[in-house]
Amino acid sequence: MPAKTSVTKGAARSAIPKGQAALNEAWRVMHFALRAVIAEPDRILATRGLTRVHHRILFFVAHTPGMSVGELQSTLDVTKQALNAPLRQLQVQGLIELAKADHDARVREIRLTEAGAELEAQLTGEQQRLFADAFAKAGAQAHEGWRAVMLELARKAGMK
Amino acid sequence: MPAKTSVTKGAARSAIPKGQAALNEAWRVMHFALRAVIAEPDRILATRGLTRVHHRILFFVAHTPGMSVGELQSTLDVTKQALNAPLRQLQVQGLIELAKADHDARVREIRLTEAGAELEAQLTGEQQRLFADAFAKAGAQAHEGWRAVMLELARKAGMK
DNA sequence: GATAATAGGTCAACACCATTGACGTATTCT
DNA sequence: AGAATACGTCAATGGTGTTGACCTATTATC
Repeated sequence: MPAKTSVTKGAARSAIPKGQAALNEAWRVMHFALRAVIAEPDRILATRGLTRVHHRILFFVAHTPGMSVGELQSTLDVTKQALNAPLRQLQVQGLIELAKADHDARVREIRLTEAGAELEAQLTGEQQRLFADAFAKAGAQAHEGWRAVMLELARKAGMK
Repeated sequence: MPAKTSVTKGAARSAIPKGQAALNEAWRVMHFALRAVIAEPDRILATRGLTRVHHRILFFVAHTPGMSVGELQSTLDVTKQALNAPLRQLQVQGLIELAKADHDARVREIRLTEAGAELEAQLTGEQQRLFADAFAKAGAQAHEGWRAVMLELARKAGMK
């Protein structure tokens, strides 16, 4: 780690080594990029009184229809109490439905209704549009590079 | 009571168009990448009883020494009440210091102490190491591509 | 068939953190 | 002198998460 020496008036100055400027920018840019991708979906969700939790539920259920409540719970890593409220809200709004599983009547399988699938597609679509746009403007080669870097990072978080 | 007619297998299935697989992956990967970058700093912070808010404060103050409380407040987009507690905690721990500005005694300029600068460097350093590593493994060209895509996305969030 | 285990729902208490609103103080501007 | 500014602080509130306990169905086990 670089020396942090230059200190004026007993306090630190912005002594960011020059070679690391790019690395610094990386973090900054990633923040803004994330915000860009999240902004629209959040806005749409808000108009229905929903939040990011609901989005996560819709997202996972969309990709794994018939998921049980317990599976969803461990996937999202929250308690069943925390899951209960948003789950019911989604149900009331007719976006998901819970049905007893054939193999085990204790288990309740979650599925998106058509309205739910539609909303999920809208949310996901917004994000995809942003990505597609960015990829298109940056070029295929940049897309490849982006992917390579991201996969490197993601691997460290134990991406499955 | 879940009385809705169960959706036939056609209604809500994981019917993600194939061409959009890459776009779907993009979002997933970005999540994991973010988690990877945040994990270590969070761990370090936690050992001192600090959270992400404190990190954000340290980060911005490190890059803009002498920042006023008001500036920091609008930068982080939180209320002064929300800022007050973490700010004082950092001060008590000797990581930042507040001093009256020369030009205006009402304003309190925030600066990192050496200990604060050290911690900030440690946190930032962890992240930079991850980025540097990912960039190195993916190659310079990939780095360029990554940057191009991210800037495209970030621009939409109104990055300065 | 009695009993234990499992999937899920719900109530209650609590904690964290951010928000709004109101008020107080020092300082600067007019 | 009076208004505006920068900041601090108390109080009430809301959202959202947690743990813990208890309850119902349903399945598995002996």
